[in-house]
Amino acid sequence: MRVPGIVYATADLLPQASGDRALEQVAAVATLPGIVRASCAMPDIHWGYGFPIGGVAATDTEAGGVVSPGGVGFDISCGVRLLAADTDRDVLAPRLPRLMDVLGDTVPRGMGRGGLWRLSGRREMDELLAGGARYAVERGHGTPRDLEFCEDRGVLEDADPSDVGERAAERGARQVGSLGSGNHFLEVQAVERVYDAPVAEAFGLRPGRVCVMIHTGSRGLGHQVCTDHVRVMDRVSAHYGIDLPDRQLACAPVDSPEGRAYLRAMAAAANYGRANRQLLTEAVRRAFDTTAGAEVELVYDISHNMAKLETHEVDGVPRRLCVHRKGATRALPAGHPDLPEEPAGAGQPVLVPGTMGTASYVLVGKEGNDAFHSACHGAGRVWSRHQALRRVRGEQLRGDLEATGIAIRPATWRGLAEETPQAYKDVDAVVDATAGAGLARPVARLVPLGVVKG
DNA sequence: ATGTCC
Repeated sequence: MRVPGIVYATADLLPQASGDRALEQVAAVATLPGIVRASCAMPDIHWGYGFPIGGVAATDTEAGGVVSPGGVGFDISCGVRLLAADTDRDVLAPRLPRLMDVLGDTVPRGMGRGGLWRLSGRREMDELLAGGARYAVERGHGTPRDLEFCEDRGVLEDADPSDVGERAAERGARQVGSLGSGNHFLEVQAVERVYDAPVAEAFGLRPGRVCVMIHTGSRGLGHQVCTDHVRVMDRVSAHYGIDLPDRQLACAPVDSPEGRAYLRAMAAAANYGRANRQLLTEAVRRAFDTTAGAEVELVYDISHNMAKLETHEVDGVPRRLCVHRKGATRALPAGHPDLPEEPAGAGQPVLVPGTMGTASYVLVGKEGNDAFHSACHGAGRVWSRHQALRRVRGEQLRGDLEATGIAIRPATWRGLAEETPQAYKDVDAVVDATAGAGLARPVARLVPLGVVKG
């Protein structure tokens, strides 16, 4: 190990399940060339491909530091968008079943299944990969205001579609505006509790307000980009003298042709992810308009699977770093220069989705975060999908959740069972640990009213 | 996460 490993967690939140090798992964990441300060992990840490999910690793780009696709994850720019409707839960209540039916009928989800926007060909795909959510808005899918509250204002300018392979583009062509499967969802929620009134007000969150949380990423396109670039890096890393304890950490120097190509393709996939969430926003608007006569505005959109070139002080000296966040959310404090989309000068919103039937949180970035301005991204799995399927039946789970007043519109019974809340850590404990470690400050707690499940 | 193996 070149640096220590730091896991921000209580004992209860540490990986304990047999077969969860996430802590070994924290140690393996600490061997990467150019890594600085520490190999970090958030309280929702669990086992992932190469890097742990919940992992944060920063490498010094001017000291041979590497970039690794495994440090971003297969679902590039997987993230969360929070919307707020101009209605309260008590007002919406009589119309909620119909709203859920319309959302269930119009939100594409599950494996394959198509998307809301069928692109005309590679030329239009390249426009979308270069323009992200901004391109979607230019084509009429949303309003310019949406972009003001989207991380990077909806587009990473250093994306290059020519680094995205043909197969990735083909897989993505029919999936713009779709949820996917696994832990992805679209949830109607209500603000249940506010912890920080001034910041909550700046974010537009008042008790009782109806919100919609969208959790999805870059679908088959991001998956194929990751696959393609892992293969390249697996081939070349030895040529750069890089010795790895695990092939899944395949990487190349940030300042190498392969490293730069990955970052350009990753940015293009990230733009696809933001456009995807933008299209789903429009479906939500149509559903709220027709069933409740309510309007919907964007609170914030942020990804938790990304690598970013950022400046941080290391041993008192500002360094240009490649910060990998995999299942970890950037959490910048108020007034940070990398935050052009900051709502009302309050700091970066950190959107933390829980699981079906449990709460979700909005936190905010703060000063004094020594994990490269990062926070948790969700609850974190404790049961494998296989374990969940052995113990839970989807039909039973839906009945249980509906009995507690939460409407469920599943894609498949199997997918629902895999996502049982019991398969996850307690999101309230994860957020407590995140706040206790000084990584972010709680702003509001949201509770589910209805779930459209991927 | 993922046309759950080209």
